[in-house]
Amino acid sequence: MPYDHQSIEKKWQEVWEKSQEGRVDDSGTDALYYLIMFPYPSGAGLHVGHVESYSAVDIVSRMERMRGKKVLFPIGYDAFGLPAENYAIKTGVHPAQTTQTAINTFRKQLKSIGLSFDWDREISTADPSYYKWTQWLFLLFYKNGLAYRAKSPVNWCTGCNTVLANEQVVDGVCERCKNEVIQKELEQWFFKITDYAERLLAGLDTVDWPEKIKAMQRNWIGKSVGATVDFQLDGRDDKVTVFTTRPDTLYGATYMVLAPEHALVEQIVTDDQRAEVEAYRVAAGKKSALERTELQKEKSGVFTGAYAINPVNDEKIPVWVADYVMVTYGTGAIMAVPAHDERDHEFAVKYDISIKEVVQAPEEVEGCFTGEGVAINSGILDGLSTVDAKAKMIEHLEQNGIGGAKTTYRIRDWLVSRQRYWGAPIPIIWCESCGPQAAPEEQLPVQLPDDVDFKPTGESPLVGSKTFHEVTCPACSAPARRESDTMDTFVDSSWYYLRYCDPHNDEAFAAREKLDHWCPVDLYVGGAEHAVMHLLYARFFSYALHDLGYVGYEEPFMKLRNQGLILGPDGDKMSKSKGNVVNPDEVVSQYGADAIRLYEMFLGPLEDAKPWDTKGVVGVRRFLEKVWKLQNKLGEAPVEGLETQLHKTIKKVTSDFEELRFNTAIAKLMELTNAMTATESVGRDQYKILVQLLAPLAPHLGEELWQVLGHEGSVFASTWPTYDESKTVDDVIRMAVQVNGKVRGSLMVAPDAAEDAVLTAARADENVAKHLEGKETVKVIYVAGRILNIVVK
RNA sequence: GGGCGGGUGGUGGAAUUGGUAGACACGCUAGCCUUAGGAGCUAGUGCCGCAAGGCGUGAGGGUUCGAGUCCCUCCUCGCCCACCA
Repeated sequence: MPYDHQSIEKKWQEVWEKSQEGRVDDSGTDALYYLIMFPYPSGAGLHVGHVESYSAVDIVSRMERMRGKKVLFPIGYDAFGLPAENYAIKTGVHPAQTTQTAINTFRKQLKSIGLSFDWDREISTADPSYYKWTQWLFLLFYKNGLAYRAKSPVNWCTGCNTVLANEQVVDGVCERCKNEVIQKELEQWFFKITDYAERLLAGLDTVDWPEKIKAMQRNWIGKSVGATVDFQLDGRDDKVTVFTTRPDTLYGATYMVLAPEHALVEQIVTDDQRAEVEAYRVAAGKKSALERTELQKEKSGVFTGAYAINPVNDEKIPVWVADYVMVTYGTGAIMAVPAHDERDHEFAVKYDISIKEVVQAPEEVEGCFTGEGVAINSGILDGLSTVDAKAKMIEHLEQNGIGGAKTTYRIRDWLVSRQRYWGAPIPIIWCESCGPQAAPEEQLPVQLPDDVDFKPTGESPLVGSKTFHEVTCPACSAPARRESDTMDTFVDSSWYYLRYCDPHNDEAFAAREKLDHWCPVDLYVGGAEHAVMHLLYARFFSYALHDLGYVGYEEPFMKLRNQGLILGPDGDKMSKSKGNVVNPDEVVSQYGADAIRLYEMFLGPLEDAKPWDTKGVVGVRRFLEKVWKLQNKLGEAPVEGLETQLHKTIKKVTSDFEELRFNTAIAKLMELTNAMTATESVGRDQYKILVQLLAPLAPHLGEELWQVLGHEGSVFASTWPTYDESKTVDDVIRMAVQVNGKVRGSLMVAPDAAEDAVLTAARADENVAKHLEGKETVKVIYVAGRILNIVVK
């Protein structure tokens, strides 16, 4: 009988559908929570990248179930978002409809590759029964001071016509549509993620995540330890406060810089400098974030005409305006120490400002010295090391009431409101007399209305709905209006893994037990592109929910792994425009679901980027056929010659699966299969073990062969094979014999053979003897089971 | 400029963590079988060489009986962040 993947795969998918194979209940103590980053249900359908990460987690889920664990492995859809809304603007098709169609396609495709999700827990963030809880969480944060409204300069995407979070602006353009992002002063909703900066930083040390992702988060949080210093303005009452990480260099501050947007600029600028400063500010304001970073090579600035007093030496120093100082970081003003800061140095040289050395470098250095040394020309600090000088200066600042220790973070509060339609409405009611009011809980979910015009105007499409705003103020009962903005879709995805724990419960956060039963997530697999958005936001949610008593842990994802990109056959990133996108459906129908799973796992390490090669699919397909054919030569007795290899394979496959090293596990299974193909017959029980080891990788074939072997029920209900350590050791091994480190022969010996015996045998080897002839043996290195090296001269 | 990760056959990649480099697979070559569809089987396949042998993990040094693996110096590629005071 030939290996007919189409009928086999169809057959078992129907069986699994009926048996609800991935379904798991909330009882027991052996709970594992394995999670993949849920997909955005794009109209393009499933991508080979999805297949990669989902297969990986499916494999370990299946193995752990066979090892007796209850594994929660759920699936859902990150269904709100701009693509569906943009499509609606173009075609008039409602986003709900587009999204539903896409979800249906996804579901069908996911089922076609044999993923053992718990379909009973399937969720969609665009479903009112889901976003009801997104809104409930917003209100929870609002009532606890973690959600607030504030006017501030915000990022406005000129393409999407909405504000964006800092995390969604990349190089001055929108992360999604690549259009220019400009600054606008607007009142918006924020989440107070900055309250958690320190804990989000410290928590990274407690999780098993790729170092790269941790580094990106640390960098994004951007902790700087230093001090603030107040500079009195010369001849005025006000002062300028600066932040510095080098308070030890205060004696070397020879000028100050304010960001162009700094509020004090207008007040301190002198009349004869006013025109020039104004022109500079206007020019700076026109620059997009992109231009400002592009122009970083050449610094520019304008003198304000004002002077400040250096508080430690009473020197009068000029105050400048320059756009190399950011209004959003620190205090928006700096003290410039050109001798010990490269940017200040460049600026001072260009504008001929004095440079005063205050740190003695430990050794001769070229250019400007920014390292640590000994304080000089620094009054009370002279002779102190940089570390001691910092401490002493902070003490001095505090004693004199002109500053003190200060830690700043680069991370900003998370701007969560969006002027778009296809998202969860923010459950706030605006009353003319009472201001913003939390929508009463019984009104949740605040449903998205259908009577809207999707066309973006800069205002939320919800503004124009007639039905949506028919509400009264919860406080005074006067007619009121609903908030028209919706939430950033990253709010939806910040808590979805909690919803899986209890998807049918309408009291989702009432009982903590179910959440704590499964959470935190034991293994989370997804793309690295979420390093500073989803993964940071979700951690913030988890910490906040912990503090509010809703969950019993802080970190939500204990172990994280990023799958590498699958590149096109040309080695480039797959993209529609390049025409190098591989459609998994075609591979599934031609070679089978088991083949595509196995192929993607065999390509290389999960975390590496790997080019797709359709020819390679043929290779794994041949392997599956070989396994299939073995059923024709089963014998009852185990074949002695296969036993050691069998136990070695169990050991290797088990540990490789645990470490997500599927490529080498598959190679081992191929070796075993090749060995079985070469023997006269294969023991039935030996074949059974091969089938069990292969089953998580190729579940359809696994089930089919399990049935062929005469077993009732699913192979995944069977017990994962165990190995006998003593049987993983070969009786004899081929040991290399070296003379002066070069291999000159090899011997078949027992792994624990005595040195004398091996040495004697080695000397008897013709080629070895040839290289020993006439030489004096200086030393013999013998490592049992490894190597014999005879050193001669 | 900073951070992280790489550089091994024609290709994707292995290497018991200091012990025979190239497992497994693709591709390729020859033959067989069928007879032309990217099917199957057997053998071969790191490089140079008829061979003996020599050379080989980005380059160069070092440690060691022994280095892809450890230590210096350098080259190079990828990703992320970047005027962050």
